[in-house]
Amino acid sequence: MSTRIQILDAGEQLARARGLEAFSYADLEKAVGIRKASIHHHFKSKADLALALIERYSERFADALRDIEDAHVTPQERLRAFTGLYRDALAGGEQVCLCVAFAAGRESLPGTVALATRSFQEMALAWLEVTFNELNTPEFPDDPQDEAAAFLALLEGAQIMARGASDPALFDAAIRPFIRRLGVTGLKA
Amino acid sequence: MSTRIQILDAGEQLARARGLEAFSYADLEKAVGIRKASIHHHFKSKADLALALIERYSERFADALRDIEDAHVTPQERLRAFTGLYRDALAGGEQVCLCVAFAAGRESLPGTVALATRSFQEMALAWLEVTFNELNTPEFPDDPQDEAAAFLALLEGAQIMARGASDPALFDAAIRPFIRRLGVTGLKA
DNA sequence: GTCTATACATGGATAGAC
DNA sequence: GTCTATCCATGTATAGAC
Repeated sequence: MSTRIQILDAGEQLARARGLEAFSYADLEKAVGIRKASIHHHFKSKADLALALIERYSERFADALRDIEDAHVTPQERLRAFTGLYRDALAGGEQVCLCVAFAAGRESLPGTVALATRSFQEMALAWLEVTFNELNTPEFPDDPQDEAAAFLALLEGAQIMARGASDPALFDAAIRPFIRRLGVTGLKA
Repeated sequence: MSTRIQILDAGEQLARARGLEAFSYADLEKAVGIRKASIHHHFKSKADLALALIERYSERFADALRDIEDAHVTPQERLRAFTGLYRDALAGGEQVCLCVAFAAGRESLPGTVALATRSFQEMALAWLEVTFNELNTPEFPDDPQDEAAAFLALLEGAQIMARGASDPALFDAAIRPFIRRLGVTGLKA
């Protein structure tokens, strides 16, 4: 695995567990095992690193959405799989989605990073809107745009809650009513 | 207004807009108009300040919940009012709830602050659980504990989403389906 | 690509005068 | 309670050798 990727991996883990401002090149030095100056060789500034982090995260997320589309046909199944992405991102209650970590401290983000974070969110919302649009059932009667926003908010908030208590069970509890509503719908369809 | 309170106000605003690690005593110095050393006189360490912030926030929140109970009788009205607390805390899309800001970077919090943040969340969940328990309607058939977790996650996530885009309209969109479900219920009751 | 060395600013924090 | 002055660690970043 290339050094560059090792740095990205360590940076992502730290950003998602602590927040972008709460880790330093010294932390990366320890995590990766090379000197700070070498980290700077790969990422000239911390803003560059942050941008690379959210861009890689976006690409991977887009891939994951394509995988969901390939593996699942019904909107119910796709939404359940989407939930799984956020559940996995919790990492046992020790991390949140990078987008959540960045959005929380938005005012301290470099401009390009703030924009990329916003794009990530828009990608997620757009995908969900399409999916809720296909889910034409009485349990979700609202504007698909609103249902998409409500669902993404639920998942992001469930991560924050679980993170606050370092307890993934809170994520599961928060998601349960939605999953049940979805399940009932699935049986009807 | 006492200096101590001015410091708390400035610190809360900065923590909720940027995150705890992303502001310094120098920022407070500018905001309050006294020297760093004077800030240290009021709050010996940044951990002390952070703890004071979340404790004051908790007290105010408990007061707000009591006010809601005084002003509203039905669980529907109380939940709508609760939503208003989180909508107001958005501050035009430029801030999130202090609990959300702290929870997001949990690993970098002093131990006492992490505990107090968790307590805040538990207070909110307990109050919501009681309220959902009273709301005995077909639209919310799940365990009140799960409904409470789902609702708090929705509100916290809606804040994060709105913050990510600096756009309170995203909060409103995310909340709309819940409000509608609640409204229909209210008419039936 | 990685290192040592270093620059330079900032961060949290303290001493002691007023 | 506030100030000036200062300490020392840390943070980001660069120069230049290997």
